[in-house]
Amino acid sequence: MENFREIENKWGKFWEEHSELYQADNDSEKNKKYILVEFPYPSGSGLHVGHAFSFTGGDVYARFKRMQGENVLFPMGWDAFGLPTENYAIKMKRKPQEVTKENTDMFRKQMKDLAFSFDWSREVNTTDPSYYKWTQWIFIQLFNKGLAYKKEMPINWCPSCKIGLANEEVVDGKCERCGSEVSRRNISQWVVRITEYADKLIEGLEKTNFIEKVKQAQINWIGKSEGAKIKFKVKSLSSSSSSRDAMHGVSTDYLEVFTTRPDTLFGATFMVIAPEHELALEMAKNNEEIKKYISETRKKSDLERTELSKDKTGVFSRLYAINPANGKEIPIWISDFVLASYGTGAIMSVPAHDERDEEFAKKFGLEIISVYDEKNNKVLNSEFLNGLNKKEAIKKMIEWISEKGIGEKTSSYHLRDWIFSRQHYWGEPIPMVNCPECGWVPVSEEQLPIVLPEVGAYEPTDDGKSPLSKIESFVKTKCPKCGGEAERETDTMPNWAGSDWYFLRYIDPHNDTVLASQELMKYWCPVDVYIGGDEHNVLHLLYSRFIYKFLWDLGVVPKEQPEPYYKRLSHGVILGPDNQRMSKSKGNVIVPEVVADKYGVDVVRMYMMFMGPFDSTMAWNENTLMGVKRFLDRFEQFIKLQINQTESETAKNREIKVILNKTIKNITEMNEQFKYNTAIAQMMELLNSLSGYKIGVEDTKTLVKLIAPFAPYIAEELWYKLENEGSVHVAEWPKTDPQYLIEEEVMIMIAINGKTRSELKIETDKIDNKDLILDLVKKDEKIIKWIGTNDIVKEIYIPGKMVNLVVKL
RNA sequence: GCCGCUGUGGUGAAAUUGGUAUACACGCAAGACUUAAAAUCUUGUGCUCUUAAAAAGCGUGUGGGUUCGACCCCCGCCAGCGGCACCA
Repeated sequence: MENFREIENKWGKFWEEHSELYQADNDSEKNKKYILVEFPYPSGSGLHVGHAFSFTGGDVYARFKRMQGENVLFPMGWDAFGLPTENYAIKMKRKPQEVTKENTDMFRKQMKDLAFSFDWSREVNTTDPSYYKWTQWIFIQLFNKGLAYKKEMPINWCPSCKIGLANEEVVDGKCERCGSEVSRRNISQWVVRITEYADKLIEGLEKTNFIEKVKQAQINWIGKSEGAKIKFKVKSLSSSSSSRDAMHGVSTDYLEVFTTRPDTLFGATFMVIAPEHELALEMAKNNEEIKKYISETRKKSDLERTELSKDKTGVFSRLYAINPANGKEIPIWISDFVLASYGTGAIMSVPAHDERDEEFAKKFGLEIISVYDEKNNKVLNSEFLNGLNKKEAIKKMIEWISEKGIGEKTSSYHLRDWIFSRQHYWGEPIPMVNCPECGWVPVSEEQLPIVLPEVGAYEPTDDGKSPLSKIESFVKTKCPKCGGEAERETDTMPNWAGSDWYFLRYIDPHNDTVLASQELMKYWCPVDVYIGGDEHNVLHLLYSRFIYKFLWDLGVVPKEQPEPYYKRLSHGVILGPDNQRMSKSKGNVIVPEVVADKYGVDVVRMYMMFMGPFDSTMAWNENTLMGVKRFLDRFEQFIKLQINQTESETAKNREIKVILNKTIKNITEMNEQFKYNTAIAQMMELLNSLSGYKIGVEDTKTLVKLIAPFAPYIAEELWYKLENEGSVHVAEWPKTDPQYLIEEEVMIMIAINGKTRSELKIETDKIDNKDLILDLVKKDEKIIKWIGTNDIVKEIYIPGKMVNLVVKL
C-alpha cells in the first residue's frame, strides 16, 4: 500500500496553511529553547544526505521539545555567498543573484518535503543587502576598534591564468583549471586581529557545555604556549640592512625569536629564519643560491614544509648572530621548515634537545652542544644555570634576559590573524574607502549597505584584483572624512563573515535599526543546542565566538550572555554504500529526495536516525532501511486496528503497563541526549511486546505521540484518525505513571570468580538484605555444583545487580 | 608532520558508564501461506567441539597491567577515518 505520497501531500499542505504550528513566539510564558542547525550553502546540486541527516536530527529534537511545551525557535537560512556559485555563474554566464534564488528555492522546497519544522517567517539570506548591511556594519566596528588592518599576505597565484586561487583550487601544487605550477604571491589584504581574543576564547569555553572534543579542538587550534622572546644581535650586515622590517616591526640589526625553552639558550648553536623573512629577502639580493631557494619555497604549502619525515633543506644566509648568553658567533640559516606566519619567523636552534634542529644540524654539519644531563634533569654547560632543573632554569633565564633587556616572558599562539579579504565578486563588499589624504576610512553607517553592483563579467582581473575593480562607478567615490576624491575597496569578505552572526539575526530578522534588538536577544540567547558538522568545530565556531565576544565588548549583545552557544553537538558523516565518502566522481552519492520518493519521507527520516549514533560516521545501507520501512508499516497497521476499539485488554495488565511506561521514560531520556537510534529500537521493542493486544484509545495516542518527532506524516495521519482535529505535533508529550516504573522483582546475577554462572529472582523490597540473598545464592543448585568442595574466600554483593563469589580453586 | 576520533557477530550497531557482552535491525537458514514468485508470518542464528541437545571452552583490533570483576580505567603496539586556516 503505497499511500505515503497522498499522506505527504495532504499534511504538507496542512502544515503550510498552519504555519503558526512551528512559529517561535517572541512573547511567551513558556520556557524558550533555541535549537540551531548550521545553515547550508545552497549549492546547485540540491540538498544532500549530510544536510538531511543533520536537519532531521535537529527537527526531531525541535518537535520533541515543542510537544514538551517549550517555546521553540528552530530557524533556517542560507549561507549563500561563495566560490561555487561564482564559478558556476562564470561558466554559465549567469548572474550569481539569479542562481542563488533558484538554489534557495529548491532547497526550501526540499526541506519542506522532508517535513523540517523550521520557522520560515525568520528565514535569512547572507546575500540579501538588508542582511549584509549588518555584516558590513560589524566590519566597520572591527576597523574602528583597531582590529582590522591591511597587511601584505600571500595568496595562491596561477601565473598562467593570472588569477588568485582558493586552496581548494590548488591540487598537488598545480592550478585545478590549467595544471600550471601555483606559486605564492604577496598582496595587500585586510586582516582581522582575532589573536587579540585568544585568551578570552580559551577562557570562555568554561561557560559552555560543548562536548570535550570540541573544546579540545578549539584550545589546540588557539595553541597557546608559554615561553620567552629573545633578541639576538646580527653581525656583519651591510649598511643598507638596518632598514625597518615591515613584516615584524623590528630592526634587522637584531633577530628576535620565540622559544618555549629559554633555559636551553646556551645550547643554541645556530639560528634558522623563514625564507620569507626580511633578512632572507635582503641577503637574496646578492646571492643566486639564496634567491633560488626562496623561489623554490614558494611552490610548497605549509603542510609540505613542516612535515617532520621529509628531508630538511636549507641554505646558509652568509650572516652570523651573537648568542646573548655566551657571546658566541652562531650562523644564521634559511630553511622552509620555519614558517613566517608562526612566531617571529625565526628560531634559535638547540640541536641537542630538539629533534628537527638535530636533524638539520647533522645534515649541514653544525655544532651540537648538550645543556642537559637527561638522566638527572640537571642543566650542564650553561654557567649560571648549571645544576638547576628545567623549571628553575626557565625561571632564572627569563629573569636574566629581562634584566639585560634582551628579552621577556611572553606567550605565543598557534592561532594567526584572520585573512579577511577575497579577490572575488560573490561576497560582501568590504565597506572601506581609500583616500589619498586620510588613508583607509570606513563608509559612514548611513550609507550601508554598500550594495554589490551587478557586473558584466565575474572573472577576477589578471592582476589579481576583484572584478569589482573594473567598475569605475563603484570604485570612484568621495572620502567620507574629507570629501575628496577617493577609491572604494574592491575586495569582498570571506564566507565566514556572514555565518558568524546569523543566529542573532534569526532572533529579529527584519530589524532595520540594529542587527537585532537587545530585548529579544536577552530572551533568546544563548543558542541552547547548536548542531553541525565536525568540520566546523574549529574555524566557523571559533570565528563566530570571536565576533560574538567582540560584539559583547561593544555592548551590542546582552551582558548576561558572554558566550553565543551553550551546547555544541557535532554529527557524523554519512558515507556511501561502499563505505567511502560520497562524491560524484565515485558515483556513490545518495540523494535523499530520490530515496524519499521510493519509500516515503518518514522511512528516510527514521532510517537516518536509526542507522547509528548521531555523532558517528556511518555508511548508507538500503537493506537496513527496509527494516525501518517494515516497522513503520507494522506500526501503522497496529494503530489502525486500535481505532474504534473502546475497550482495552491491557488496562489491567501490569506487565504491559510497565513496558509502556518504561518505554516512555527511556525514549524521553534518549531523545534528550540525541540517542535516537536506541530510542527507535525502544519503539520497535514496544511494538513487538504489544502486538496482538487491544490496548485502548489512550495508550494508542501515546504510541502515536512517541513516534511523531521521527515520522511526522504518518503520525499526523494516524492522529487525525484518532482525534479528528488538531495536530499531534503540538499535542502534549506522554508522561509516565510512577506506579508502573517500580519493578516488583529483579534478577540478580550470580558469578563465581567474575564469570556468570546462575541467576536469582527476588522481590525488589528484599534487595538490601545481603544476608538473605547470600543465603539463597548458596542454596542455588548450579552454584553448589560450581563451588564443590572449594573455599569461598570473598563474597561481593552489588545491591540489585549481582553477587560475585571468589573461590579458591 | 601536528591535532582529534574510531576499532564489538556475516552487516549497521547495543551495553543502565566498572557488574548478564552482542538489545534492536539487516542478512542468512528452515518452516507456514501460495499453482509459483513477491510480500507477510513463525522459529533459529557469536565461534569451537557435538547427529542433536545438554555441558564446557573461547570471544569486544593486539600485547601487557590494575580489579573480586574490564568493551569500559592505565601503559605499549597495529589498523582505519577526519581536520589543518582561500570549499563551506
